[in-house]
Formats: sequence, C-alpha cells, structure tokens
Amino acid sequence: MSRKAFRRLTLDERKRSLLEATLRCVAQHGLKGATVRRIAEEAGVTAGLLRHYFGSKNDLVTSAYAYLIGQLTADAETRARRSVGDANDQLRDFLIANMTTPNLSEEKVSLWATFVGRVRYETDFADIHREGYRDYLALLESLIEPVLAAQGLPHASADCRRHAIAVNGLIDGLWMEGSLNAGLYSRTLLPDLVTEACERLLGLPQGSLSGGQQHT
Amino acid sequence: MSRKAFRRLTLDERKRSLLEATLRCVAQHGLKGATVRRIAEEAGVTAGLLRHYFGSKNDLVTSAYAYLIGQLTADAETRARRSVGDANDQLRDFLIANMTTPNLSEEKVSLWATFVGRVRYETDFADIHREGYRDYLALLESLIEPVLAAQGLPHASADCRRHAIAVNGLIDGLWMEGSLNAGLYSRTLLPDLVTEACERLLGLPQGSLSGGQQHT
DNA sequence: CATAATTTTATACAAATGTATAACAAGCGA
DNA sequence: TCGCTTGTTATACATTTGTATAAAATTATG
Repeated sequence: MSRKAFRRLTLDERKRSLLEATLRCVAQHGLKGATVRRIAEEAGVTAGLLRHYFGSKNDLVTSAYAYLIGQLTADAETRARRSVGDANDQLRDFLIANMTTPNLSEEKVSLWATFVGRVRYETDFADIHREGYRDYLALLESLIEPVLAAQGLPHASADCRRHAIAVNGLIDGLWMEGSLNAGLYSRTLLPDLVTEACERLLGLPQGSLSGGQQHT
Repeated sequence: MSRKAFRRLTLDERKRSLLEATLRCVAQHGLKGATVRRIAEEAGVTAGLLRHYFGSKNDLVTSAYAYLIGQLTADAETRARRSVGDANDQLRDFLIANMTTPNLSEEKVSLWATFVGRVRYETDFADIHREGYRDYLALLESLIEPVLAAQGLPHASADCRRHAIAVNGLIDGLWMEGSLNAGLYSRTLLPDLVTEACERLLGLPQGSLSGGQQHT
C-alpha cells in the first residue's frame, strides 16, 4: 500500500484552502459537526495537516470566522467604493450589494448565524464580532453622512450614528430573512425594498436613492 | 451504593423541564456541545430519561427549537394584544416588546442564531423556521393594517405585506445586534429608535407611535 | 397494605472525536 | 544528482458521544 501523492502549497495558499474548506464544513454540518477529519477531506488533505497550520481545532474555526467577516464587509465596501457616482449612488450600491449575490447567500447567512450563536459564550468569537460590528457601523456612517449633508439634513456625528444603527438593523434583518427565504421573493423585491426603506429612514426625498437608476 | 432518589412528574411538567434544560445547554454549548448527559444533568435527571420522552437527541433538539419560537412570538403578541389603547398603541407595544426584556436577551438571540444556522441544511429546522416566519409576518401585518387605515394611508394587502417585511427586517436586525451589544446602548435607545424608525418606514406623522406615551 | 404500572436510574457498548507522534516524501539548495 | 528541510501522511490513543437495555424505585389503584 502506497502513500497518497500530494503537492506542496505555499503557506498562504494552504491556509486559505483550509479556511475555506472549514467554512464549507461549518455551514453544512455546524460547528462541532465540522470535524477535523471532514474538513481535511473537504480540503483534500489528511487530518494531521490541520494541526500543522493551526494549533487546535478551535484556532482553525476562530480564524475561519474572522476570514468570513472580513470577506463580507470587504465585498460590500468594494462594491460601494467602486461606484463612480455621487454619495447617493455609493450608499445605494452598498445597500444593494447586501441584497444580491454573492453576499445574499444562504450559505453565508448560515455561517454567520452559526458563529453569532457562539458570540455570547466564547470570548474569541465575541472579539471578532465586536470588531466586525464596529467596522461595519463606521463604514455605514461614512456612507450616510455625505448623503444627509447633500440634502441639507442634520448630519452631526450623533445623527449619523443613530441612523447607521437603524439602517444596519434593517440590512441585517433583511439580509438574513432574504437569504433564508430567497425562494419567496422576486429577485428585485429586496433591493427595491431596502433602498426605499432607507430613503424613509433617513428622511430623503422619495426616489433619491432608487430614482432612475438601474441596479445590475 | 444506593440509587438516586427521584420524584415523578406529569408528562407535561417533565417535557417542559427537559426542553428548557435543553435550551439552556444549547445556548451555552451549541447544538452538538449540548450533549444528552449535560442536558440531563442540567435538568437534574439521568441521561436515559431523555430517550424515554424523546425518541432521539435530534427529536429533543427539534422540539426545543419549536418551543423557543412559539415562546418568542407568543410573548410579543401577548404584550401587544393586552394593550388597552388604539391600533397605534398596540403596534408600539409590540415593537417595544421586541426591544426590551425578556425578549431582548443575549441568551435568546444566541439560541435563535444557533438554530437559524441549521435551517438551510436540516429540513426539520427549516419547517419550524418557515412556519414561525409566516406567523410572525402575519401578526405584524395585522398590527400594521389598522394603523395605516387610521392615517388614511394605502393599506391594501400588498402594501401591508411589503411594510411588514421591512419592519420585520428592522426588528430582527435591531433585536439581534441590540441583544448582543446590549452594553453599548442605553436601555431606552433601542425602543425609541425602533418606534421612530417604524414611523418613518410606514410614513406616519412623527410622534404618532412614540408621542407622549411612556413605555414601561 | 399489597400489587401492578411505568417513570427513572444505572450500566454497557460501538462509533466518532481531538490530539499527539512517528514515518515518509516533495522540493529546494548545493 | 545528492542531501536536508519540512510539508504531509499515517497510525495510535484516551475520551466522549448517542443509543440500547436491564434493574430499581415511585406512585396509583384496589
């Protein structure tokens, strides 16, 4: 009986591959159901290798959570920032990015929920969550501020923060229910709904976010 | 060595006690981490008894999820319906019920997230989720409709549904983030914020939900 | 108070899990 | 081509897990 043939990867390639295999397994089988053996199989390696790169299973899973969160916000931010238009366009694109693929995804919501369920009881997860939330809120505030300013609405720091909390709640809730119940809605319902709702929350004139524009 | 002394309970008492012990364990240790032995210890019985009342661990956990969902909506509905005022008061009390204890609770959010993480991949959980979501949305629609009608706003079934989806997203998101980050906010921020945001989402005159009223 | 019914305890067991460690081999530098 | 480093495989092990089953104790019924 001969050994399995294998190929060496660079440290970054291998780590990424392991983290992504971990996320797929956690989504499908849950946190404990994602056993080191299953993850290894998913990544096409043997179990021992996981411990070579991550000190323990907990280390691996924690890193995978951080990887996921970073990816989610980075994706949405990228889609907002690359918008060539004015502040309204950027905010609109950010909202829509959260209501369309790849961010609107059953798998990602499942992962996110699974991890969030542990935030209260495991400090490693709590730290990652807190940091992610803070970043996301800050990003949202920075997108909202110029929109309010352009409309001549109050846009002091406290105003922006309050609005950001509400809009963030709206996004999170719709993102979650929308991903889980994707089949129930038409593909454009959520993007339309979130832009309209955001206009109302911020007190913008109707159509200032959605008006005339077509989202891709 | 003598056996442990025990007391017999009625079927309902025992089942309830086991379900609640299960929820506490799932919150603290996750779905797989809530082992039958831990649950049994939490309930003050031995492991064998679980299988006497629930055919398998999966059966027990599924039942616990349904129990939790039922409890959450029932609590909020009760607090809305017992409101003696008009339609506005009922809607307001419903919103506030979701932003204050006992519903605003880290433990409940943790549980909810943990279960939601499995909805995509296990049909038992999916069924419970779908049903719960449908009920919750219907309840919300029924609370929104008379408020819109009283204001002379469009309140056809489609209008109410659209608004209910948005408001539900807002509630879910704020409830979740609010519970996890309870320490970050003052105790009245979320209730104030959710009522104001809901006014805006529905297009109600400012203060029509929050105005003058004091929430307990 | 005796007897039966069934809740509850206690023990057993195979399978699976995270971790540790030894053996191997791929690819780099000489 | 040869050795050497270390990425990678393979195996071992104690522990924990869900489930099954036998034994015992509590309560209801007469």
